[in-house]
Amino acid sequence: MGVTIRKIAQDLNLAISTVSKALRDSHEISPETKARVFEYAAKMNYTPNPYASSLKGRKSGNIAVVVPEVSDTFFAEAIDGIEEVAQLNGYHVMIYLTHEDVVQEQSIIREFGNGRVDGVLISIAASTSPADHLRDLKIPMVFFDRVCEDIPTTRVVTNDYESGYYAAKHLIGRGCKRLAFLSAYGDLSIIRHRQEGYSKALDEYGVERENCLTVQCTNEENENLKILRGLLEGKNRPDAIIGSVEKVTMHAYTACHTLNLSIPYDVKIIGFSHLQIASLLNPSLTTITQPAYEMGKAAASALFKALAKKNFDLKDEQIVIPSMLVERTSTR
Amino acid sequence: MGVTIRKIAQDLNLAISTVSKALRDSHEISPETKARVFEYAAKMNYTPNPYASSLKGRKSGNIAVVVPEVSDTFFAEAIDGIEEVAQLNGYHVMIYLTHEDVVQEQSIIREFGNGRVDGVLISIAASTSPADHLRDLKIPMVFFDRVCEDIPTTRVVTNDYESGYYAAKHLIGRGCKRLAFLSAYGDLSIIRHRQEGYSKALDEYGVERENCLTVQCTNEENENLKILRGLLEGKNRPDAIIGSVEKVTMHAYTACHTLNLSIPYDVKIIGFSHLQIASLLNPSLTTITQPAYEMGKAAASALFKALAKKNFDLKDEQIVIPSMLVERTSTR
DNA sequence: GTGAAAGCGCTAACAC
DNA sequence: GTGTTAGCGCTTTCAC
Repeated sequence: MGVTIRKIAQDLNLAISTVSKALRDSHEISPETKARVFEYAAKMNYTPNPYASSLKGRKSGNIAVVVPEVSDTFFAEAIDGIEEVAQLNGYHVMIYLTHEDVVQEQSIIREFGNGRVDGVLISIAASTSPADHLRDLKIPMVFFDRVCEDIPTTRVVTNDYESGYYAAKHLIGRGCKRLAFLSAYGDLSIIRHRQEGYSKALDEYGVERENCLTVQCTNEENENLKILRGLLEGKNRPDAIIGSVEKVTMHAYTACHTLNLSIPYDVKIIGFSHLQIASLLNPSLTTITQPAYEMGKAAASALFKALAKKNFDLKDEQIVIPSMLVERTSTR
Repeated sequence: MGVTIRKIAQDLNLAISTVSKALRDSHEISPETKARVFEYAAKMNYTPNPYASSLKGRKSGNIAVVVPEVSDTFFAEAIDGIEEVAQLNGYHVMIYLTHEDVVQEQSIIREFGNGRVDGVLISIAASTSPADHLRDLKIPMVFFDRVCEDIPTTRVVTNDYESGYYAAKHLIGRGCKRLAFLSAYGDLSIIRHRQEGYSKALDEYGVERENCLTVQCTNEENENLKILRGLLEGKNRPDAIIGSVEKVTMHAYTACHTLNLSIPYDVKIIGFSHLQIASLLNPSLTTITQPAYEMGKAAASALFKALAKKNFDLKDEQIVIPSMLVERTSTR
């Protein structure tokens, strides 16, 4: 094993407790002793075993980040933000991937009562099942992006309703009359909000509702391509598509390419997406860009603030960080 | 705190050790007692505190993954593979980002002697400094992709030399005569190998060396765009570019777009990249695609195999998983 | 100002 | 088959 406090004590001819106190800069230890201990500890490259301390009621110094996947630019950027704040606060980050599977999410969460982590940041799996496994978690938890609205804790989100509204408004302003909203796999509140905003815009601008539709997509690329080809090959093909998540937006691109449909002439496309390279796509994609990095930072900050308090209290509040509509060629 | 083994013992009127043994399915415990314990533990949603066990010389069950960044499709996919293998082996994954900063990498690694993690998977930061901080690590470590060749441990890589060779060969076969190899920030062995392969192809196919060049890029987008504009605006502009990493390849795209240079007519581009959406770029990008997911899995598997042994021995070997050249429009 | 000792949750000898 | 005990590395009373 590594070098322990006991070894330092022996080598320096001190009591274990003296060394412990010296290292924590206790006022009851003489400056000389402290200096001796610090110096020797540094020389031996000593770092305390975090888990030994964690046993004495103190914390493990680890937090868990639970996300559907990491190969998604949104989550990757969010993790970036989380990691940065964590390092600043001396915390370590554990990653858990659910792959959109609630069963896996449950079994991951269920383990969080045992002290491995002090707190949880989570973006839930898309699914219709109840969230009981989240409700009786014994450690502080902060939601980001994909939240559970009926659990009283801090939730960091973006302005999904407004974003859906602006996306539709943008397309309507471009002359589109037959809009299609591509919903995502599962039943996420954020997707619902985006869709509600979209509906609101349709009504407000008097777009014929029977010419517009909502398409329920899946988590499977081939499945989605089939659905989209059906949508785009039929007559009354939509003249605009709103992709509610990055993945289905990319599928819409692929489908258009396959069918030789021109974006934006045949179909205009706007996507909720965090793609850095949206501007390099063919054609460049108009996006609703979520502040992934900032959301990650905000969520982590809220969690660490709670962990710093003795009661771990987390306000039941929603922190909203707005998205940005970035206009590019796909809706020109 | 959560429910402990002691509470179960009290409630069931058993000794702590009896409960402990029962939970580990020891043969010295009667079936009835085991059943009672299992049932009650399940009912109480008991999971053992991993760190209490870790103190008894056993392991924390955590591994560290140290990468430059997570917002890079290669690393994201690799993490995906790592996480999958980790879950199968009952291990938990901690993420550390170095942001290409060796100093940060050092301070991260230095902490790994204290028992927080049992092993390390690392893809090193691009940098010219020595790797002493990696050499005296006390726990098993496996390199993947960006390896340190002079440290005797398992290294999972792709066939960089051959890939560089094939990339150049592909461009030469397309009639290119003035090739530019965009090197990446720092001094990584994998980039050197790619470049050596590229040079080999130039020689083998008798391409005029004075018409070809290697451009040292940075980690800064604006810096790179300046460099690339210089390269592309001069006379004797290259007719082909090899991007040695995803980032600089994207910068080359941006530079060409800015200068209104047509890809592939004015310049053909091939990139080492793991972009899922390479086919949706403008134009679709010919890539050397690294098996990120498989490399992550292989690295994790090697580590867990070592952790399963009592001596943690890791063979000093190189595991090579080949890349694939996927031809698309950018080199047509 | 320093040290001895108890205890965090758990495992593993070693009794009985 | 079950219980007692010591101890992992550390913090924290409480003595001296």
